[in-house]
Amino acid sequence: MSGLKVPTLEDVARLAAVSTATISRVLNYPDKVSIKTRKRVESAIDTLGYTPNFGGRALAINRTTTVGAIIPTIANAMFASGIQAFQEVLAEAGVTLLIASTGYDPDRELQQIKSLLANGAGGLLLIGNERPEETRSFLKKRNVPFVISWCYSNDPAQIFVGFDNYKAAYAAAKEILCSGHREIAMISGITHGNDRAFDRQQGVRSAIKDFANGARLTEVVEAKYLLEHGRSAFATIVSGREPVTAIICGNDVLAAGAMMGARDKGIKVPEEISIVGFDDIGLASVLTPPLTTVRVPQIEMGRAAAQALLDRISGQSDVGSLELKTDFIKRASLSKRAL
Amino acid sequence: MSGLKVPTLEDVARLAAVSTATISRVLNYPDKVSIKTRKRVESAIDTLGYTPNFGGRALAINRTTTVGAIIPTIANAMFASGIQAFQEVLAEAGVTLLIASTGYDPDRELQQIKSLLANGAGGLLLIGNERPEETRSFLKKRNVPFVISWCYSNDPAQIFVGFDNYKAAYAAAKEILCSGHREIAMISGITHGNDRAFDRQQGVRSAIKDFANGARLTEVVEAKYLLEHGRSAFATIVSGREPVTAIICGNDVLAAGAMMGARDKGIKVPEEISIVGFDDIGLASVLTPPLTTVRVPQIEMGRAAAQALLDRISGQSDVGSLELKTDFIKRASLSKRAL
DNA sequence: GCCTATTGAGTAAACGCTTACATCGCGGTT
DNA sequence: AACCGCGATGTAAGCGTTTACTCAATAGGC
Repeated sequence: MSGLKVPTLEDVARLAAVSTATISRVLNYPDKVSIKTRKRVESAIDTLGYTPNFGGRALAINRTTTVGAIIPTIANAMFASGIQAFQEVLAEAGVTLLIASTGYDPDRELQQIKSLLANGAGGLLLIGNERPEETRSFLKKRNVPFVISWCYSNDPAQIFVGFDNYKAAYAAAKEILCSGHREIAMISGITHGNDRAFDRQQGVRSAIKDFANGARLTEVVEAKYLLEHGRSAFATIVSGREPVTAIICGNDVLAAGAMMGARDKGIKVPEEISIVGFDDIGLASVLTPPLTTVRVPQIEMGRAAAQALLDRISGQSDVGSLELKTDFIKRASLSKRAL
Repeated sequence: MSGLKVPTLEDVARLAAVSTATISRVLNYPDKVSIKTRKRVESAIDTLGYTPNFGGRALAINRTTTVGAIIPTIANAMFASGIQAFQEVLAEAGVTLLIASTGYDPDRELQQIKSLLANGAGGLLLIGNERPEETRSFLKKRNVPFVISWCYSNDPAQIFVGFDNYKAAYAAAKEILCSGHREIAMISGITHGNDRAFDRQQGVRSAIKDFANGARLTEVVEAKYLLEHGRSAFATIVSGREPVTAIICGNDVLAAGAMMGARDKGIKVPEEISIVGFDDIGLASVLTPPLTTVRVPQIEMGRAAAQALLDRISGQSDVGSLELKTDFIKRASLSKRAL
C-alpha cells in the first residue's frame, strides 16, 4: 500500500520523451521551455502525479527554505503570539518554521540547535543571550545566521531584536515606588540559565537601591513560571515576618498565581497588597482586579525578528539590532499608597 | 563572511583520517565502530562543528525525520500546550516539528500542507475534520501519513486522536440545564470552516432541544476567539430583549471576554448571569469568579497524536483512532438556579 | 544561399549521505 | 603452518535534483 513507488524526474522524462533537465526547467523556469514541450511535460507530470523529491532538490541547490526557532516552551503565552507573528512573516516569504523547545533547560539548547540544523534550518531564532561557551563557539564555527530575541544588548557581534529586560523592570519598580510603596517583595522567575529573568530581577533590585528613601526589597522568591508556584510564593512572602505592600512578579503567570494566593488568604488586592506583573499577556486585563504589568511588543518583535533573520540569511550585511520599547501598563492591581 | 563552507562528511573523514563510511557509522551505528576510532571521529566532528546535511541524508535514506503540524494559530492557548506535548514526544523520537498556521482561514490549509511537504515533512498533524475535497484528494494521492486531532470521528479511513466536541458541548449544556437555567444564550466560535466550533454549537443546540422543560436557546452569537469579541458579544446578548440567566461560550477566551463584558455593565457573575467556557486553559481557574468550563486533555492528546503519527509513519498498520474524554469542571461562574 | 545569432533541448557532473560488498588483519583451530 | 571466522574499515554505487556546458536547429541579415 504505502510501497507504491514514487515517480521521479526520470519517469516523467521517459513518459514525455525528453531529458530530465527539461522537466526540471519546466518546473523551475517554465519560460525557458517551448510551449509545446512544456505542455507535453506538464501532462506527463499530471498523469504520473509527480512531485519533486525534497531531498534531491535540497541537495542539489544546497539550501532549504526553512528556519528554526528554539524557545523555552510553546505553552507559555509569553512566547506564543510573538512566535505566531514570526511564523507569519516567514510564511509570507515562503519560508517554513521548524520549532524546538528546551523546557527552560539551558543545557538542551545546543542539542536542539544541532537537530534543527540537521533538519535543514538555514537560520535560527534564539531566545535570550545567555548560553554556554560551547554553544557560542558552535554557532560561530558553523557560521549560522541567527537572531536573538526577547532581550536586547548592544553587542555588535550579534543581532538582537528585543527589549531590555533590565530597563523595563527598573522602570516598573520605579513606578511602584512612585506610587508610594516602600516595602516591596519580588516573585522572580528562576534566574539560572535565564538572562531575561535575571535581568528583570536585577532591574528591580537596582531601582529599589537607587531610590533610597527607605525603600526596601524585603524578599525575592524565585519560582517557575507556573500559576501554582506564583500562588505558593505569595503565601511564602505574606507569611514572612516582613510586612509588604507590593509584590512585583517576574511575569504575568506568576502575578496571576500571586492573585490566587491573595484570594486564598482573603487578602485584598490592591487595598492590602499591590501586585504587578510582566509581559501583558492576554489574561492580564481580564483578571480581577486587572493586572498592572509591563507590555512587551511581542507581535512587533516577532515580525521584526523574522525580517532581520530573512535579511541576514539572504546575505544582507547591514542587518542591525533593534531595540523595542516596553510600556508600563497601569491597571487596578497597583494602588497609590499614602506616605 | 557567510561564504564559509559548511563541513561535510568528507571534511570530517579527512581530518579523522578514516573513510566517510566510518563517519556515517559513528553517527548512525556507533557500536559498529571501535571505541578508539569513534573517539577520534567524534573529536573531529566537534572541532569542525559538523552536522549532517539534511538533503544528503534525506536523499540517501529516502525519508526525513521531520513532521509538520498545521494549526489555526499558535497564539491561542487552546493549542499551545497540546502542540508543546506533541513536539516533546517527537523530539524524544529524534523527529523535529515543522509548524504552519492558517489563521482560521480554511482555504489556506492545502497551501500550507503543500509547503510543509515540500519542506520535507514526512507526516502531518491536522486540526479538525472539515476540509475541501481538493485537500482530501491531494492527501490521498500523495499518500501522506497524517493524524487528525482536536476532534474525533469513527471514520475508519482516517486516524483521529481527539475528543468529541459535540458530546462535550452537549454534556456541558446539560449541566447548565441541570443547574436550573432555562434561558440560555451561546457565544459560539465562527463555525465557517471550523468543525470544532460547529460541533460545539450543535451540541449545545441539541442538549437544549432534547431537554425540553421550557428550556430555550435564546440567542447564538458567533464571534472570533478574541477577548474583545467575547466582550462585545456579551453586550449584544444582554442588550437583547430576551432575558438570559446563563451564557455558554465556544471557548474560554470568549468566556473571559464575556466576563469582562459583565464587569463593564456591572452585571454580577454568577448571581445574575452564569458563564461557562470551553477548553480549561490556564486562565480559567484564575478568573474571578473562577470559570466553569470543559477540560480538554490537551497534553495527553498531543502526546498520543505524536505517537500515533510516528507509528503510522514507521509503517505500523494497526494504528487506530483514540477518543479521549473531556471533563466538565464546575467552578464558581456557574450558579444553581432555583426553579 | 551563406553566416551568425538565438533559442530549445540534451549530457553529465555535482550535491552529501548511506550501505552492500569487498578487504584487511588478527587471534584461535586444527 | 595453513586456515577460518570475525570484527573493523574502506570502496564505490546509488539516491533525485539542478545546472554549466554543449550541441542542434531555426530564423534573420546580408
